Amino acid sequence: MRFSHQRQTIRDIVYKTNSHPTADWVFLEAKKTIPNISLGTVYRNLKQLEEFGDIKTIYDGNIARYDWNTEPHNHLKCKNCGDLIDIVLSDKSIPQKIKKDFKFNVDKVEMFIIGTCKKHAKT
Amino acid sequence: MRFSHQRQTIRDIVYKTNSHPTADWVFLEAKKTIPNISLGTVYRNLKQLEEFGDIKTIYDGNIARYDWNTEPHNHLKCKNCGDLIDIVLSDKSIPQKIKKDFKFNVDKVEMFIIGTCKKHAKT
DNA sequence: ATAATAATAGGAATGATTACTATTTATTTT
DNA sequence: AAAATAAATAGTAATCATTCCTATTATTAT
Repeated sequence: MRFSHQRQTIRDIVYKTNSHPTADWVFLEAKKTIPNISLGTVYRNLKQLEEFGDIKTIYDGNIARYDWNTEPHNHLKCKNCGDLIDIVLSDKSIPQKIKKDFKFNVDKVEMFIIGTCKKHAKT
Repeated sequence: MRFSHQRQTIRDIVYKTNSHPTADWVFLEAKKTIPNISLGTVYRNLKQLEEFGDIKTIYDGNIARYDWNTEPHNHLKCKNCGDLIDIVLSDKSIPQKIKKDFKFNVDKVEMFIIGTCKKHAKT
């Protein structure tokens, strides 16, 4: 993996936000410093950064988002504002229970918790 | 919501499988009895059936799958065969903990557990 | 500095899904 | 039962996210 200005820029953009950006948002940001960067370059690099273990892909419904936080963690999604909030549940009992009950070896637990964040609670 | 042959057929197809089918698979199945059914009809009806509470949509990466089982449950996904296995974890402590720690009201917990099923375990 | 090759820009292609519209079909009214 | 109504359909075009292709450019090793 060579060092390219584009890749460095894309990596920096993902690392500077907590907003779990989409490829398109990263593309728009990258254009601010590299006006003629192409969307394909953004996708290619996001994929490569993920393969390299630098970032993580999360699926929000049917759209990919990218996260600099590669540590195991989960997300709360507010159905009103769409914001994703990082949380760490660190429940090691789930993999154990699943291995025991289903003879299924767990690599990772992807949890999306949908509800209403404190900014949008009715009561 | 009127009764249409197409909708009934689509609903029956989803209800007769445990394979968490995609819209395209439902379309191919539906064509066996309604050869000139259109893909748009399949999508429209799957969406309506979901709104009506008859079926549930689950997102597998960036593809939508449909499930007749509308009860709260989770899925194990084998990274080798891609099969989705239904499980019920029924952990009521997660919503409570999240409400307490983050003042976030939980509607549902969508869990995708990725790993290797017993058919594909190495050891 | 040159050669080798990884990475890029730009655009075409793909795959999933939604939107549009004239026509058909199921239900309601007469 | 026939006519009026409104929902649903088939077929197709359009959209959106993502990937693929290729000639050119940029990075790294010699």
